[in-house]
Amino acid sequence: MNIGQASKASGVSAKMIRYYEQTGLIPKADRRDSGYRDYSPSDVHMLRFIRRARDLGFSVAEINELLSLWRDKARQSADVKRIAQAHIDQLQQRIANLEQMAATLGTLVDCCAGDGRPDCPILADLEEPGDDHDVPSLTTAGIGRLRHRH
Amino acid sequence: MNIGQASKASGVSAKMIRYYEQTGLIPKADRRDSGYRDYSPSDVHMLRFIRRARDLGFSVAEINELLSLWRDKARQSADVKRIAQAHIDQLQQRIANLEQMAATLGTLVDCCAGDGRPDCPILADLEEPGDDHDVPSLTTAGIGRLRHRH
DNA sequence: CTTGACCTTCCCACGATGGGAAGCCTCACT
DNA sequence: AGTGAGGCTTCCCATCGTGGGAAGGTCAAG
Repeated sequence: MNIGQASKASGVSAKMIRYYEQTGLIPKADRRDSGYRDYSPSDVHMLRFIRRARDLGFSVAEINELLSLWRDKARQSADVKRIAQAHIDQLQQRIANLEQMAATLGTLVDCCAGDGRPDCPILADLEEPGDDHDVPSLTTAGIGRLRHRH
Repeated sequence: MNIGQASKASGVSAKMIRYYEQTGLIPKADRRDSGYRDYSPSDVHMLRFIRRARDLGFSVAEINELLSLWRDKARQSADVKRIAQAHIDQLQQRIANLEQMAATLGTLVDCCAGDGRPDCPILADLEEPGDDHDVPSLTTAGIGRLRHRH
C-alpha cells in the first residue's frame, strides 16, 4: 500500500505520515525496491489511532505515550486514564482562559456604540484596563504560557 | 528609558519588543548614541496596549488593526466593534471545539476502570471510534458511571 | 579601572502543518 | 514499446509567537 493510499485510508496526510516517521512517533516504514514506502493494514490502523488522538487534542508527545500503552498488552488501564485525565484538565484550563477572554470582550463589545463616532470603550479598555468588568482581570495570572496554543 | 525598563513597565519581554519592531507592529524605536533603544512613556503606553490585546487573545495581525484605529482620532467605533466581535466568534469556535474534545474524553474516562487491568475503553475508542460519545446524554453518562466497578 | 549587569545583532528551536521544487517510479493507454 | 500523467522520494522554507544563547559593545557602581 502506497503512502497516498495509507493517507486516504487513515485520514493522515502523507506529509504528516513522513513527519511522524522522521520524528520516531511511528517506526520506519518498509520500502519497496523502488524506494516507495509500503504500508500494511495494521500500519493504517495505527495511523487511524494517531489521527483520532489528534482529533481529541492530544499532542504528539502524549500520543507517543498512548501508543506505547496501546502496544503494551500488559498495560494498566490506570496509566491510560491518568494521561487522559491530565489532558482533560489541560483542555479545561484552556477553555477557562478562552471563556474569560470572550467574557471580557463581550462586556466591552456590549458597551461599544458601534457607530460612526470615534469613542470606543474597547480601545479605552485596551489602553487602560478597568477592573469593573464582570470578569476578573486576565493580566494577573500566568496566562502567558497557556495563551499561545493553536 | 532602556528596553529592559520599558519591558518591566509594559509587561512585554525585551525579546518581543524587538520582534514587534522588526515585524513593523510598532515603529522603530529611537536610538541613543550608544545604539541602545530609547523608549518614551507613550511608547510604554503603546506596549501595554499590545500586551493587553495579546492577553485578550488577539493575534498580532488583529492588534495591527486595533493599533491603527487607536491612533486614528477620526476612527469609527463600529470598526473596532467589528474586529472585537469577529474575535469573540473565533474564541467561541475554539471553545466549542475544546469542549467537544473534553466531553468525548470525559465520557471515555468515566468508562475506564483505571486499575491494574489492561482493558481500557479509552484505547478501544482511539482504535475504533464509537459514535456514542459525541452527545453524552444523561443516560449514557449515568450508565457510564455505573458500568464500571472496582 | 574593573566588574557585573545590561544592551546589540544574529542564529536556532519549538509544534504541527503545508507548499513547492527537482528528480525518479508506475500504470494505463496508445 | 513508448509516452504522459500522476504518484513517490528527499530537501528546503514558511508559518506564529516566543524563548535561548553566543559574541561583542555599553553603562554605572565600586
